[in-house]
Amino acid sequence: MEVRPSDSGDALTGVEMFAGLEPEVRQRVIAAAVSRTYRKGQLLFVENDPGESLIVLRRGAVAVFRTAPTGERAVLSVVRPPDVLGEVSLLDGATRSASAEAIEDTVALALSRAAFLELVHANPRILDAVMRSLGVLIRRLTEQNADHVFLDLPGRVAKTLVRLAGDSQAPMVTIELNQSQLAEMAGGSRQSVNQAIGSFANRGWLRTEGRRIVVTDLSALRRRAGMVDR
Amino acid sequence: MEVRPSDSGDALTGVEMFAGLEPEVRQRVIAAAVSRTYRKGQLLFVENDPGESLIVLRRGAVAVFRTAPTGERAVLSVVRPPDVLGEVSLLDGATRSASAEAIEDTVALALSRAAFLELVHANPRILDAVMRSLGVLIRRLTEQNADHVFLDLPGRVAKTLVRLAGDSQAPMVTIELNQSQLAEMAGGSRQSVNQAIGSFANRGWLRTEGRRIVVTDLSALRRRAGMVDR
DNA sequence: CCATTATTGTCACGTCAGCGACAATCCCCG
DNA sequence: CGGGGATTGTCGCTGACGTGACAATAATGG
Repeated sequence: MEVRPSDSGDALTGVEMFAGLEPEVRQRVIAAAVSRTYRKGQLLFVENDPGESLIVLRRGAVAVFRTAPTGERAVLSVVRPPDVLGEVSLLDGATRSASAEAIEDTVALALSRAAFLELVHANPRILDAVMRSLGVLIRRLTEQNADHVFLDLPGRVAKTLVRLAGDSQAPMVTIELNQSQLAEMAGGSRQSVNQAIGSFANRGWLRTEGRRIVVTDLSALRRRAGMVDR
Repeated sequence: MEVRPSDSGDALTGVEMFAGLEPEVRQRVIAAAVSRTYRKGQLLFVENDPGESLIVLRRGAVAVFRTAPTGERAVLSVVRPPDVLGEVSLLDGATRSASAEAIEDTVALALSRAAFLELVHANPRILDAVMRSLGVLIRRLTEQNADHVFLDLPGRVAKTLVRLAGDSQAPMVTIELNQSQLAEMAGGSRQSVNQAIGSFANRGWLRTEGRRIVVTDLSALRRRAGMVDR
């Protein structure tokens, strides 16, 4: 039942941006890319870096965040395979709008902007996927913005958990982040996040197992986050 | 000294997205577009609408916002000529991610997605501008997200004023929004925004003239907003 | 398997900012 | 030139949440 993104097919299996391409084109993509590994805690890039590449995750997890002058962090998203990050720099070749750090040991393919542009030139259909990916990104950012205005902290925590659970249909989803990371995502203090999670647990929406959280009632969390539940 | 975006040249003068196109191409753009007028208070589109067009502002001003179930608003940006809005729907043809309301009497050109795609097909260079525009949008959304986490309300008010002042180099900039609108942009209550503005006025950073605000020390506001001042 | 470090859980306290209420102004329109 | 609705300016009260501090528990590596 577990998803293992890269245990069959080529390195791009499941990567939406390169879905629907002919095998030989995919091979060219892979040939043009460079494999990179990062230890947990290592930075992939930091804000205002030149931003020269698209990164395709194959294994691990990466936190995308912005840093305040004080060192405080605001985590925008946690990205896992088979997703990509750094798409924004493909647009305009401008500098990174956020930093990225591996929160687990991570393996990724890096595709330089130049290689990507060449690829697009030969295969314009890739642009559709880029566009779709950017659309999703913009929608998410827009929504998160509103969330910071409309939702109280427990609401944002609930929403964060829902987002982390992804589109999983399973009745139980395990969240592999500690409370500090959760706090940086929800935009609150670690202590308050702890409170929120405690109250969710009391209501039976989730269970804490040591340092991990097992969500058992995603619908309830969705409602608490002000999302219309289907 | 005043900027009058559309009193010389054609309707696209100053519109970055169509800058650098040959006059005849610009004429075709204009021919493919439909002129629309909106009264103050009128909606251009609402969240989850099909999202069929790009809107090029020629006169007036439009607020882009999201609405909470309670009716509360979070204003993401105020757009004025010669800027455009609705670019996101061009990407993927998906529904609107926010609503838009004319906050002044407004005149705009609406370019259907179909017409736009055709135009891009004939003139791929337009894509660069779209990309750049999306890059700017994503950067702004990312930054605003962090702002809601890092800045207190006065800080967000200061930042809102700085953003509204735009890239104007003038020593004085007039802001034409009322405090309620400002509050919806900064993500705070009208009363608290009033307080913040009062304190800025005391410090000599701005002056209130009836219902408008005249910013006199943009640098100070920038610093208060945690922006590195040059 | 134990020692050490990371993480979680819970206080008490202070403060920021929302809310309701109201007076003082402003400004638009008849 | 008046109203009268809209907007601004100011209260006091209250609650949510950040902060620092600490104990309890869990994870990790020699």
